[in-house]
Amino acid sequence: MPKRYWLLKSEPESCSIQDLARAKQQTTCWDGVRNYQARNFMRVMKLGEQAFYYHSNVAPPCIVGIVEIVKEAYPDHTQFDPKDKHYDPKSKMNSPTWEMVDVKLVEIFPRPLALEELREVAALEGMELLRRGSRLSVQPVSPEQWKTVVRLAKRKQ
DNA sequence: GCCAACGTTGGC
DNA sequence: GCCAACGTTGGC
Repeated sequence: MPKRYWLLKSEPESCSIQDLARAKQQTTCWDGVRNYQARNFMRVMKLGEQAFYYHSNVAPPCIVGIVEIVKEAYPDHTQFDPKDKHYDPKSKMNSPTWEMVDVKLVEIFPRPLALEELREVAALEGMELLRRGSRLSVQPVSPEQWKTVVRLAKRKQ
């Protein structure tokens, strides 16, 4: 399996990339995903693969940095916690429905790349994030798209 | 706060 | 299996 690239959405209100930078080991578990497609992508993530960190539900929505998979898919404990927002009463202990991965901060971009700006990049046409109505919170990014975004992030202003 | 675009649920 | 109703996501 060739190395793949990903994009993870997070509402900064719950966990911004700055929060991640302050976290123990700069690592967090990606819990709370309750969408099958997103879960299936997490299941195939491999150690060392990288993902863009995206801030959603804020103005402006933007890609803010890079994280790395430091633990492959394992059961998301919040599905069994009745007090948790993401509690899933239908999920069984012996066959958990939902999984998560651990991610570690790699870098925060010198400047955030706003969605609006990304929409204007021809090479990113077709990127899942830019698709109208796209809501997928865990999504694949092609190597070409990855390279393009990284290049944009490093470009001097 | 609005609402389009989804995904899920459940009656039939 | 269809599809209307509902809940959620997330840009704007």
